[in-house]
Amino acid sequence: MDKWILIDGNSIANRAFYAMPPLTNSAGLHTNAVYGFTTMLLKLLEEEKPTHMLVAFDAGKVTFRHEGYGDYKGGRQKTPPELSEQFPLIKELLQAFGIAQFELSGFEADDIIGTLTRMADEAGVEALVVSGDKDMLQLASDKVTIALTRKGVSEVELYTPEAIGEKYGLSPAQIIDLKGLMGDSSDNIPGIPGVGEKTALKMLHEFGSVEDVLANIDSLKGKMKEKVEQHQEDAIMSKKLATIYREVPLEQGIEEIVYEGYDKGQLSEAFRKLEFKSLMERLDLPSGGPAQEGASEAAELQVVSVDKDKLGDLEAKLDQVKSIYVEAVGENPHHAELLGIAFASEETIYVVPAELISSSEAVRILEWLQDDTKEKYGYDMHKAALALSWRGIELSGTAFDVHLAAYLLDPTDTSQTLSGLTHRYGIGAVQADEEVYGKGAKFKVPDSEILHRHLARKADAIRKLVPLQQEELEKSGMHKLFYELELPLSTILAGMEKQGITVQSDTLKQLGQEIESKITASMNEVYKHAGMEFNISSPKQLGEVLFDKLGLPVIKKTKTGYSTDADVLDKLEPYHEIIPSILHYRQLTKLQSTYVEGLLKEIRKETGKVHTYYRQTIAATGRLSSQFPNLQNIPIRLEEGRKIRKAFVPSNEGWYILAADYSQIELRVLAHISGDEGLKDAFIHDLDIHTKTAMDVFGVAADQVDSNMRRQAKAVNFGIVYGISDFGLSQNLNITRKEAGQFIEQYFAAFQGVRKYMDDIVLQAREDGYVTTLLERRRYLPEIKASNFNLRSFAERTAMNTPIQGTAADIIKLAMVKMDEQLRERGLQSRMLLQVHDELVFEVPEEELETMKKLVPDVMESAIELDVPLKADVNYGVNWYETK
DNA sequence: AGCCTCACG
DNA sequence: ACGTACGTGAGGCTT
Repeated sequence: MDKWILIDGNSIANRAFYAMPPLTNSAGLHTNAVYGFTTMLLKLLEEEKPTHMLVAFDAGKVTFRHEGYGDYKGGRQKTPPELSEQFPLIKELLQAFGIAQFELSGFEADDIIGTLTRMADEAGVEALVVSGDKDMLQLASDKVTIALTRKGVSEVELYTPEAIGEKYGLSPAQIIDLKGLMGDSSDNIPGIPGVGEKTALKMLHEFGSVEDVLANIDSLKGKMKEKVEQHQEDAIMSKKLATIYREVPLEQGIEEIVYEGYDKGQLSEAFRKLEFKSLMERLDLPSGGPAQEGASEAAELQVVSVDKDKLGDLEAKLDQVKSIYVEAVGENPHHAELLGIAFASEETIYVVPAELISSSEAVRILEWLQDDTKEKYGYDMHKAALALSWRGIELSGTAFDVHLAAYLLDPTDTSQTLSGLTHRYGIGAVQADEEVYGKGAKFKVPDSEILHRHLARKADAIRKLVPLQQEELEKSGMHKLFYELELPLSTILAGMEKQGITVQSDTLKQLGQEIESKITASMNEVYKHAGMEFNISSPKQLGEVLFDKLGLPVIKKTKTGYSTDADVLDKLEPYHEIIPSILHYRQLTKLQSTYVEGLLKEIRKETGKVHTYYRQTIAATGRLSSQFPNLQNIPIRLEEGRKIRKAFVPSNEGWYILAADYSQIELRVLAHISGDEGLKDAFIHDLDIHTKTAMDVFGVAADQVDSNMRRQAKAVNFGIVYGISDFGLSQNLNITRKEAGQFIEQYFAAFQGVRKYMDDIVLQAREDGYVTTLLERRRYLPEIKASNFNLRSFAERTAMNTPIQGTAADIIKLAMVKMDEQLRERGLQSRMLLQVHDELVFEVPEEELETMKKLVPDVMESAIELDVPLKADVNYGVNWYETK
């Protein structure tokens, strides 16, 4: 059975280029698109096993489409040189794969593919078209399936005619009509102005084709009728432009695209030139020819597996050890399994297996690890320190952390693995952990030889990465942020986590029983109103009951069906008395499963404590995140949930929980960075900021601000911090967009400095490609230049929000470092336990209460000096609940 | 594994 | 016309 694969080369190269992180070989040539292209090819070959394969490319600048419409593809951004330089490499690569490539002057890749799919249809052969371009959907048929790249390149979505029908309600041929009506800005196809996908689909569902729509203009109404009437010709021409030409005079025959598999030697040579080491390993290719620098270095890596006899060798070399790598596997460092530690000097890497580390023989090594005068570089030393501390080893002297540095250099990069970093910096091969250990249920620790080599490569990679990252940190002004804030903080966090916080299981269990009976009651209420029993927790079943059975109006839909979120339920409240019971049921089951049962599972039996894990390298704004359990989202807003906090108590008899939180830190930060006089003034006089905002927005005096005005003003302030949009505010306040727009206009008229800040920060982001916080923390916003409205708007709001949220994060982190210092210097027994974004929680012995009540807010308020005062409120009690 | 919902700042 | 508030993590359900 023949199977053809037809690839749109230009489209896939483009996708690969934008989807992959920048990657260059040692000569400085960009290779990320080639890499992405290659992984996609390998996947296709493996999964589809094609008999024929072809990659089609666009040829030349002018195609037959320009003859009819000179502006075709006008306004399109020029291909960046980083991508164009990769096309020759892709073509070479295809040759090495033995895959045919066609291009024909005057035609685009889709025309070539269109012609071949016509041939496939005629011959009754199965074909798969791979592209990133929706236009291709017009080629789908019984025989021809279209694979569109989803995110990245290796993930595709398959479109058969049925799938297209389901998604758009159109036949493949009607895709052309869709484009004819709505146009395509990326190809500069005009379509009919004012007609987007929604309107276009509606018209096609009603009439069928562009021609049919034009024939029925009279049945259209108002503005739409006018538009269509005025742009009839545009629609016809757009349809023509979007039509793939399927009669390209190909010189080659089908026999030329037969695929017979690749020649290992040729492919190996191509990969070697491109320096795709991981791919060579993956394919088990011979590394023929003279290996280049990186590979040979990796091959020559001197790895010593340390046993009892060799401990002396390592001890003698400790002074030359630059970097260490502690392998603790498992997501939760409090429960991680220690596999071993690699110690890298310039020429030799010693790997000490876990058993030996915990034995008494390794005492000199342990002393070295715990000696803060012995500086060491590492990767994720926070996790390492935590894993080791559970084994009685207090890791000390961390002078650099490659993981933390990678986060600061690009906090949105999700793959800050050592493997990813070494590839990005082109310094040789660390395999992905998944490759070495497998994933999920298949996880398995390999033989010690393989394991030790893996750890050794990591330690070696750290050693090489440090100077590169140091330079980058310096260059981007984050040197101080790294050494004086984030690095010290990582140690402090590990200490807080190891310390843990006591949670009384009795209190939780009793609360759980009360909640349980309330759940039963509200469940029965729901059943009674529904007239049937069903799973209220299933959005699907709940949707059927509410909208099909009870016939309530559908407010909002999700991808998979009816939306039943709290927002929707609130709006349904007037229609049926079942709604409050559902909301209550939801609230109670959330409490029960997440906060009673979930928290109980995390309590350590021996100590009665929970130990969260703060992640310092996740949030794009610089905030911390908390896991296993998340202690940053313990209920507080509703009284029923707030009671959970009663279970959080001090770990010593007679001690107290003390909590201090910043008052309006984000708006104070905004006042500082925007320099808005009115806002600054409000904080200097310590006014109630939401009341002040209400006065300005509604133009009334203080005594005329009622609670509703204050509530609305509060929402406006939130909106400002989030990067305001009239839509978002209207959603939040349940008002019209127009009203929301007026609020915003009023706000900006009153706070002109804030308006200027918002405008300027977006311009600055566009100029620099990134925004920064007060301490120079950086976040890149590549999508600020996107032509897609959504992506661009999102980036703009992020540009407004990140400096605010990020600076607030900087400030509380500073306070934590200073607080830790103070506790030490003053020899206090009090311990810092938790951070909740704008709040710090301590446990405090009675005799230190007075000191701490003053010290904590003092330190928080003086963490940094702004143009407005910082304010922190402090409270204490016998548990967390009482600190209000 | 992905989606929905909801807890927090 | 587009379709959104910013930043997270966890649990239950469905595929």
